[in-house]
Amino acid sequence: MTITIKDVAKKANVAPSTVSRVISNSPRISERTKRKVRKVMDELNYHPNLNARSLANRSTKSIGLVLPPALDTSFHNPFFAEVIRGVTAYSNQKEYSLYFITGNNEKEVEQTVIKTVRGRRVDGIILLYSKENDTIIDYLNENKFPFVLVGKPYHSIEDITYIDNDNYAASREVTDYLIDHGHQKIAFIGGDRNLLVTKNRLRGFQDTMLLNGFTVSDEEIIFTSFTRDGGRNAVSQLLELEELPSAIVVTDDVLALGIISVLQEHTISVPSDISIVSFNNAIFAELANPPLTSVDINIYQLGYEASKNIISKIEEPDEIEKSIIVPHKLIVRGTSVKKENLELVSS
Amino acid sequence: MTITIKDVAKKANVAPSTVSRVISNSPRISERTKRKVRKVMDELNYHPNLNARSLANRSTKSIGLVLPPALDTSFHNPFFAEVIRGVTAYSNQKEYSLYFITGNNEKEVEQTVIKTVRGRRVDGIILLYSKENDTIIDYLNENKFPFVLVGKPYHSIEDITYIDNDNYAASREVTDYLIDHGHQKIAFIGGDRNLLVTKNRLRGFQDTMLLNGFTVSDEEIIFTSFTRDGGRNAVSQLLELEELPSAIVVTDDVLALGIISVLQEHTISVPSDISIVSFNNAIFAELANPPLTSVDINIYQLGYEASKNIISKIEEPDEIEKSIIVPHKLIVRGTSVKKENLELVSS
DNA sequence: GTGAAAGCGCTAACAG
DNA sequence: CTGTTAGCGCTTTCAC
Repeated sequence: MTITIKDVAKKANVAPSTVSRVISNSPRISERTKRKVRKVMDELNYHPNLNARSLANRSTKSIGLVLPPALDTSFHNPFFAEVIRGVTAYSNQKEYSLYFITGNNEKEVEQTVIKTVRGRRVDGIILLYSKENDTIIDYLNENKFPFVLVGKPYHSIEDITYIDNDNYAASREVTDYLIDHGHQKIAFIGGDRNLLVTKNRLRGFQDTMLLNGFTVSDEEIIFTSFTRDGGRNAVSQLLELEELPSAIVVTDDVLALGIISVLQEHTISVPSDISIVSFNNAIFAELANPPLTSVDINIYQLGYEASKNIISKIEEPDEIEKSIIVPHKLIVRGTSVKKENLELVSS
Repeated sequence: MTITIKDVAKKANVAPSTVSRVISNSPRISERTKRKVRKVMDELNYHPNLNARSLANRSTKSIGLVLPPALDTSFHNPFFAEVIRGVTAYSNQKEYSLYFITGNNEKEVEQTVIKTVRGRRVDGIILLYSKENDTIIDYLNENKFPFVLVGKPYHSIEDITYIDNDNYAASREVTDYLIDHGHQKIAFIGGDRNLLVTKNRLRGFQDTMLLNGFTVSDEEIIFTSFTRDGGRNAVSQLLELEELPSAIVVTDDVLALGIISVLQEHTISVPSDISIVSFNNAIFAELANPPLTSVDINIYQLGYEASKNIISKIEEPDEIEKSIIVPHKLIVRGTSVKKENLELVSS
């Protein structure tokens, strides 16, 4: 039923090995026989069995894409769709396939990674998330299995190839921007406090505030989840402050969406009462109401570079791979304005 | 270097075939030897080579997930993340892996599908989108390769297993809801007019309007893209009408987001000037500003059922598979209200 | 430039 | 219940 390399060989009057060489376009085969064999392959509508190939080959031409546990709220972040677009663009071009690795919880994800790696289903791995004490990273490192991380590692920074933005710098820029626009009392709302992104963006914010002589109290730093309830809690914590901030730095657009909506419920309007600047410039940022002022972190490129990196790591294992910092850019839209009643600042 | 089934066999003093049977947990092996072999597998940290397995087996325990071309704007629709969550939930439980199939354009997607199918990398396929004259569906059908479609097929409905909502009924409900709330002049804004979802939702809308004695002119039916410009065009077309509608049925939450935002720019406020009801109840629907009144189509379940269907199709090919209609539910939130100035209707 | 033959790591009759 | 043996479909030395 299934037509194999032998069928092609027979019909083309060559040996199976010759057909194999034609498939991999070996230079040791004459153009003439290549043409002949290819013609037969077409006639027979032959397609190589990739499992057999991988087995003989020890190469799968696929890479594993590790996503956060599907039950995590973060799974829905448009961030992932966009990284995947970037990854796909390059890997498709290089004819690599993508294996989708996730699970309902962290344990499951790890099990799947191990099964996939040891089962030789993939040649390399792209980690689309990392958290503190990530056993997956440890596993891959110990087994010297090729992988790259989108984001920044918590430890062994020197040993891990990662693709990331300079989140600290981006956050400094954002804060500077707000300060330049007359804001002095600024709050910070972040997602999961254990994520390095959150930490770095917070640090950039705090440092910049301090450098400009503004203080930030603990109550003005809030961590919350990506739900409406999360937004609600964050806002009510904000409302308890004796003086409302005139601006908020929010670490993610989805978060910002929730915050804005809840603020509006309290008839606090954005940006006239409070300015908001968020991060990621998600696809809906410009569709939001008002459109979000957000830091474009080039998610697509993050994915593209990750793909490029892992593939070159697979194909040239000896080359030393450098981690990559992808540039960012603040996109000013409708959620941020100058604070007019502070003329002294514009001096 | 790599440790194989033979190593395990030798160390456990059994034949390789016995080890193989232990791996697949064959009932023909005694508990005692199973324990013995498993112990050795642990000691040696053995993991089966899945390619070898698939080759000998003619089964991969993986299924291919076909996404729309990555360059399509629809790729970003949160819809996909949520279906995938549903698919993952079931397939993980059944220990199936997911192969990610997409490309930069339709041609590429099709090529990848063929390569993956003929390369025997997957046992079945879940199509996450379909369009008119879809050659992928034809290919799979002709080759009798197991697949299910999330959505509704354009032709050969009888021959294709699909998982879908009753979009026509849902749309009728939505329109009825608006009419019940006093709206008489209602517009319709849809995404890609070639998609069957769009068509069915439009049909439900039109039929309901007609049945209630309201007319819908062509200018009140608009098709647009998922971008801010799309929203802008749609709104400006709306503004050209001599009389503004008091409500709009929008086929997708993302679209609704854009429309609302552009309306606001024109100081037309939602819902006080115009009510909006959209579809899908995307994850951000409740985070939006105002929160979206939207039809919950149970995206997660759509994915879950698709996964269940394809896996049972793979494992019991003779069973006849029935297509599944997943129920929907209108979730009323902040974008829709009663039109007060029409007392006559409430009689 | 091409062929013959061994083998990748596993499973599946068939025997016993 | 377990072992022997012959592949699964491809690649890769090693010859010639």
